[in-house]
Amino acid sequence: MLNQPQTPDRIAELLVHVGRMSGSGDAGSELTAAQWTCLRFFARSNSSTRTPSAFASFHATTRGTASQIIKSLESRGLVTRTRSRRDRRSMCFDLTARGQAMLGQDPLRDLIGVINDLGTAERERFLTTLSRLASAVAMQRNVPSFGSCQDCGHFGTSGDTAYCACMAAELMPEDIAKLCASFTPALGAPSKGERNGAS
Amino acid sequence: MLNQPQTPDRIAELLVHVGRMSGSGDAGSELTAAQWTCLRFFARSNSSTRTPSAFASFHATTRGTASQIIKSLESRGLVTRTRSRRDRRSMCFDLTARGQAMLGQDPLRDLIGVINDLGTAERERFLTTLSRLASAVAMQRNVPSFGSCQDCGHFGTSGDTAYCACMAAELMPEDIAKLCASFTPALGAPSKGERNGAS
DNA sequence: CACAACCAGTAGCGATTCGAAACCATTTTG
DNA sequence: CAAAATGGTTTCGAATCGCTACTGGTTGTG
Repeated sequence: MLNQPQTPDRIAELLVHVGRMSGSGDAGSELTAAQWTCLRFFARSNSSTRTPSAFASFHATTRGTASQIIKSLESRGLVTRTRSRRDRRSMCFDLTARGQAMLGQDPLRDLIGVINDLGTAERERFLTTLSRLASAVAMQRNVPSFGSCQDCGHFGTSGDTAYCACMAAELMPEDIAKLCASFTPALGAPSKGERNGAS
Repeated sequence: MLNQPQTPDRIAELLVHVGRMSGSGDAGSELTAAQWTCLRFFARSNSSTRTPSAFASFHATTRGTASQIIKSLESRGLVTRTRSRRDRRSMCFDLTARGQAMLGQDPLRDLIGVINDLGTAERERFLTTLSRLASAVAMQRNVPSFGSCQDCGHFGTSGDTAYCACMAAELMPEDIAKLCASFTPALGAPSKGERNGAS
């Protein structure tokens, strides 16, 4: 194959294209791209991150817009809101049964299926490169990069229980794999399994 | 290294996220995501593909919406329209000097720079996997996959001149590397979806 | 040539969305 | 307690997108 100088352009363009195609179902879908993203975000985030502010920074939009998107999900009965006891201003959203069911029709499932058909090695390499791109772009844009607690610099274990240094609280077992708003990549970049390649 | 069953989910989500972040500048940008995509599309496509219909199918939207997006670019003096001589209904759009200059502020440049910093081998592997995903998703969604003439099944060379079988015309030298709407992949499973690409 | 079917593109309408600014409630700070 | 800061919501205006209907050029059939 030819290795043209404009290859990076093509790769970037292709990446945006694939993301756009997969993110929103063919307009016959029930939800908007933004609504799907929000639903997924709440499904994958720990309890202290399922808030309008966190989603706003994740989605690179305003808190007002985030509030509207969430409101639309709420009016469809896909999420429920509860006030936080610790901070009465804060809201925490949880997926309802309908919300969970709706995830089954996520237009992203097409892409997920295709990714699943890749070989394990290829998939791992792809993830490595992709996450590198993600954090690099996030740094350039000066937006926080979201990640799971287990890869976070604040993460630690003492005996049997996991805890988060920035929340100063123990982590629920089901939360350690979820997204966290206060994620900061551990220094040295090769987070867990000693990813290949220098950073 | 953890290999969680939900890894494909994360990869897909991350891909959409990177694409969304990179596709549109941080809302302080001059253009919207769709407009940037259109401008890039016209900059990368051959003359017979810089039409509203082609962009509509590329962007997976209606011709009406595509026409509006193009109109907004036109009103900003970024593209100019000319009627095709061969088919008086068809419009061909070209980037103006301002349009070319605007490409210099493409928000995608951040991502392009990051991709450029990857090693050659990693970049090649990434492109391979990404284009595989792209064509697989395009097939599932039943949308035509765009590609450059040099990789197209209609492409041929006779001596010095390049030739496109579906347009039944010689290709301009600068067009053989550009996107073409009637692209059909030469390898793999060509006749799977087999849309009405024959023309 | 007449006619119908088809295709490329556009215009108008309505719904939705997004961003900016103003506004309330709660927490923190001095 | 007063003042500043933070989390969320609301309102308004601009822009976008999809749908439907429409104009005008092209092609096929007798």
